[in-house]
Parts: sequence; structure tokens; C-alpha cells
Amino acid sequence: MMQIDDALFQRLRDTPIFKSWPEAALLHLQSHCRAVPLRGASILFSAGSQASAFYFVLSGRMLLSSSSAAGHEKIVEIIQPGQLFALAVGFLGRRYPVTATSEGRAELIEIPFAPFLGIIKEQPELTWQMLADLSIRLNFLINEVRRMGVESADTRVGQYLLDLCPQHAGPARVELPCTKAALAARLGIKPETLSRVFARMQQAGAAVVGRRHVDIPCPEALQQWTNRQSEPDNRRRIKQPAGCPRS
Amino acid sequence: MMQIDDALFQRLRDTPIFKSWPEAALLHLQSHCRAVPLRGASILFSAGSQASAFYFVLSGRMLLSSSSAAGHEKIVEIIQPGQLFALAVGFLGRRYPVTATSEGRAELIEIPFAPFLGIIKEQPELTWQMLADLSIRLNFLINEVRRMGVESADTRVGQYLLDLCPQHAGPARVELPCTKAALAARLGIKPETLSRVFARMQQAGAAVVGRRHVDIPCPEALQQWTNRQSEPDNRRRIKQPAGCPRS
DNA sequence: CGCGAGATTGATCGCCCTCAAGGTAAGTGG
DNA sequence: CCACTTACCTTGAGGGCGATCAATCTCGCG
Repeated sequence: MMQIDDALFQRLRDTPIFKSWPEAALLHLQSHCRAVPLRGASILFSAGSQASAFYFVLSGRMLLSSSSAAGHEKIVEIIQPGQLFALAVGFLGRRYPVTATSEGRAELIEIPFAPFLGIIKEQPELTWQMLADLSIRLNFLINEVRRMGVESADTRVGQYLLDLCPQHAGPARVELPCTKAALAARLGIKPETLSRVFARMQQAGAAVVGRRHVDIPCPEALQQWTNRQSEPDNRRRIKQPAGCPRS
Repeated sequence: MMQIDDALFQRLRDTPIFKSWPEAALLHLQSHCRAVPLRGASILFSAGSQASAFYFVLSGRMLLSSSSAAGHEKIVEIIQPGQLFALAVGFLGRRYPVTATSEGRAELIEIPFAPFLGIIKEQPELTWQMLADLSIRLNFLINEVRRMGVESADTRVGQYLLDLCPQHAGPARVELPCTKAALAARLGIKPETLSRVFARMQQAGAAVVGRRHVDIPCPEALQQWTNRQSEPDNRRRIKQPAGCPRS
């Protein structure tokens, strides 16, 4: 079995999930991992296929997508370098719920479930950080469900850019993690629509859109533009149900 | 502190998460739980508020919702009797990501995080089932994200009904877990649209819609109706699959 | 019976998709 | 350096789905 280079494996050791692991466990796990180089855009695994490993992104980006019966593809998440993905599949351990595609060249570490689960079964205190990790992912998806369900294309694009902005106010440049077509799929809209949203955003002075990046002169202005359609009569109160107990 | 009746607490003991717990731990946990009766539709907690406990539904149903900046409410999940909710919040332990509302009368068991986390910190092998539980929820939300992102109103309603159908084919009656307005919010559409979808579904012979239930004479026919979309003018009638079981 | 909440139905409008054409870089070979 | 290629992006015209606004209907209930 081709073992992973120590320097590369160090990146995995530095993740929140593994940094509390004892040396012995890490060495044992490392002996079962292997490097997976993807030379161009290619499919790593497909939704519904048997799952035997999860992955860590060393370089490049991975797109996790799910397709409807009609064939429409929805990108659920974009995985950046330094992140793990498909870890949760191991705890139910059957099949991948999404299709994983590399966006151009990418390099991964493949971590088989078997030795991983063996270790945490004997040292269950190592799962603490994983619960936190899954919890974060759950929150992310809850947010996504709301956005996809009720928010407009303008709002989705604006929120997405704002999420990528550094917290501190002031001009920022957001690097898009993928092509605009893929970004549209990630946002649940069509590329043409994304293009028009960018055009409106730019015309309003809320952003300057480049080929693979977006400049945001004033995040607050973008925020305001993003939420602008809720302006007229937003005072509508949600009716309190009749028998609301105070108890 | 009002302690929980043994018979009610037994329902909590029977959940996948707790059934492997030792007696001592359960008794300790029980002493910190309390019953929460909700006499009518009311808010249990709001999104963003400090989280100190999670809940188990004894009776009634809970709606977990998330609101956009524009005030549009999206019901993320409907919790049925026998289910836990807000458990994952404890592992990151800050604030609830959703608002929890009871749909009519409901009775809950409130389980404070502090004693719960204390127990699993000392007996981390108990977390195994929780990882599986979070993994299931993750899959559910991934599905939801795709549905909200790319699927039509007709498809969302059809899929929802089919998910509630028993696996075995043949006529089925699906009890709606909430009002149609709430169901619309759950599906990310408006009540008027839901009404029209039901009307079309009924006219096509794929379902018979009642006040609080839907009869599905043939799930395969509904499935076919749900997935029709490239066909030009098939909004009128669908043909019955050859071998539709009568059972 | 009158009341009110939920559900239905109709008319109209706007957002977003679809289809189609044109534009704009990057890479290639002459 | 320049046609040519190719992939990606943009722009335009038109249509459909679902939202909005508003009226009517049904049903449970005091």
C-alpha cells in the first residue's frame, strides 16, 4: 500500500478532528491512507455507490452534488483545501449521498473507514470533536434549506458573497471558488440568471465583478442591496396563535 | 424540579440513542428532566436564543422553522412524536439555529444539556449512536437542499407524499402532519400553490385529497405523475401503470 | 346562526427558465 | 503575430411557473 508522505499527512493532523489524536493512532491510520491525484475534472465517487473511505483535500476543490430524477444537478457544497468530506457516511456506512467531482486538478488523501472506525471504537473519546463538526455542518445545511426554499436569486447571490467576505468591514475581494456555471448550480439558479444578477449588482454599485473574483467596495452597501426587496411594509406581524400558554 | 413520570420516560429510553445507556446514567438524567406541556400552538424557543436543553416529543408535533431577513418563514423539519430535536446544538452549545413551534397541543420532555454532556463525557462510548443519528439528519438535509434548489412545486409535493407512503406498493392513506399552510411552508411554496398542486394531482387521478389526509390509490401512478415534466401536454391525465397492484 | 380560521379559486404580475445568438478571453499551430 | 479553436460568459426575446392580491367557500365552534 502506498503510504502518504509525512509532510502531506501533517495537514491532516492539523485538522480539528485529528489534532487531539494520540501519536500511535495517527501512525496506524496513516499506514492505511493513500494519495489520490486527480489530473483534471473527474468523478471521485457517485451518489449511491458503495462507500469505503472519506477524503481530505490537499489541493484543488471538490464539488459535492446531488441530481434530481429529471437530471437537474444541484451542487450541495464546495469543499476547499484543508477540509474533510464524506466523513459522516462512515457512521451509517452504506452509500454516498452525493456525487463528488473535482473542479480541475486536485489532490486528496483517501482515508478508509475500516481502520478509522476501529480506532474510534476503542477510543470513543476521540469522537467529541466529530460531533461538533457534524453539528456545524447541520447548521450550514439548515441555512441552505432556508435559502433555497424561500430566498430570491438576488438574495442568494448576495448572501453567498457576504459569507465569503472577511468579517471586518471595508473593501474586500472575494475569490470565486469555481466557474460561474458551477457557482450557479451551487446557488440553485441558472448561469444566465447569475450573470444578470451580477450585472444588476454591478450597476447598483454594490460590487465589481471580474472573471474569477468579485470586488466589494462596501459590504454594508451590498448587504443593503441584497435585502432591498423587503423594504415596502415589512411590518406585517406574525399572528400569535390563540391559546399560547404563558406557563 | 418536577421529575418525569417513569412511564413517560420509558418512551425516551426506547429511542435508539438511549437504549444502550446504562441504568445508572438514565436515572441520573431522568432526575434532571422535566415535562413541558404546550396547551396550544406556541413558541418553545426562537432562532438565535441561548440553548440550554434539547427535547423529546411525547405527543403533538413540533415545527422547526427558519426565517429570512425579509420575514419569509421556512419550515425546515416537522418533528413527530417519539423523536428528539435540537440535540446537535449541545455539541456546539451556543444558540438554537431554528425556531421551534408546537402545532396545536403538545407534550415534551426537556433534557438539559449540562447533565447529558456530563454523562457522555465520562462514557464516550455512548456517542456512537449519536453519530449515526446526526449522519441520518445530514442525509435528510442534503436531500432537502436539492429539492428546494432545483425541483418544481409539483415534484416537491409528490416526493413528500411518497416519502410518507409505506414501502409496500398498493393503496395508502397519508395523514398530513400539520395544516396545509404549514405544509406549504415546509415545502417552500405558498398555500395557494399547494392547493393548486393538490387539485391537479387529484384531477389526474393520482391522489384523493382530504382535509387532513391524502389517499393514494397507486403510489406508482403518483410517482409517474411526480416525475413527468419533459412530456409536452400531460397535465391532464396519466395512464395507470400496467401492473398496478390492487391489494 | 354568526363568527373566524383554514382552504379553495380566480386574475394578474414578476421572477426566473429556456432557447438562441453573440461576445470574450485563453490556448494552439501556422 | 495572427487566424483558429474552444470553453466560458454575456445579452436578448419570449414564455411558464409560482407569488400576490382578493373573493368565496367550508367547517368547527360558541
